[in-house]
Amino acid sequence: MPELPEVETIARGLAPHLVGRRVAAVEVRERRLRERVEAGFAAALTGRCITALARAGKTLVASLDDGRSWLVHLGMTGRLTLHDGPTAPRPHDHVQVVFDDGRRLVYNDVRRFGRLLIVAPEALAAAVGCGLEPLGPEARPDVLAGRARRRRLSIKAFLMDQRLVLGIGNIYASEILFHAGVRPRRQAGSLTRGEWGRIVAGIRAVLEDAIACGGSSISDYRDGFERFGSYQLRHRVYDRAGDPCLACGARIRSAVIAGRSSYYCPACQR
DNA sequence: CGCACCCCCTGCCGGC
DNA sequence: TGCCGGCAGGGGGTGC
Repeated sequence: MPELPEVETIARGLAPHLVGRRVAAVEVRERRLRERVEAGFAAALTGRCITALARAGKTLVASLDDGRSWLVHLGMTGRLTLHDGPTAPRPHDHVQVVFDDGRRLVYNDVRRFGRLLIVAPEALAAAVGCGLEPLGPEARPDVLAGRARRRRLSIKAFLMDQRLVLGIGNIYASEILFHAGVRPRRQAGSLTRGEWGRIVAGIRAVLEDAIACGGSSISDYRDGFERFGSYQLRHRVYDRAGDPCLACGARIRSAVIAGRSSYYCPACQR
């Protein structure tokens, strides 16, 4: 579910409410997430003050006043919701963090593919991943082309590989490649300078537009206050197989690439 | 090296 | 109406 725009939306929305708050209590109702929530998780978080809340790739990073970080990866169906006061537990509410102002942050995850962990400063980079931030200053055509040199993997798999680029998942990879006019199956190492320029422009345009829309709410995604995003209304190709291309009218095609459903316009993308 | 295929887990949707 | 297979935004492992 949540790719960079969704996680960014959650971080921006929750930060003003959580930064400066101290954790009064932590309740773990279900430890069996993608990895087991560690026995020391609640103790490590309890009593800590949150000094910053940001996004790194698809991971939410809450900085703590002891120098460590609380990481939340939402997997496919994870949700973080801030409630003003006590609430009756809902199905799949796995962890609840109570703050000193009485508000509660609830982690809900139907499929339990998410992760919650506390990491020391030296372990933060490895936990988040070594790909480059697609909206950061290092996301330039020459840098991406360098990482793709002599690589034969598809450009779509390249964009989605978190060791290469952070934050881009299955929805935005298709949308970015449509914006760039590049077919998803093209080998990453074969792209021209001009194509890399269009891909970098597509990354910025699509991700920034999606952030401005509060992300894409396909089925599960909501922000930290259970609000819907609206970028799903602006998808040009994702989940539109058989529908007319909004630019040229050709029928959008779907194909499985590196195991994931992919969507593209056979006329606009080459 | 790249990818097909398996797993993790639950829910929903379409076809029969 | 009900059951069943397929598929879903994530990632990780194996083996060809």
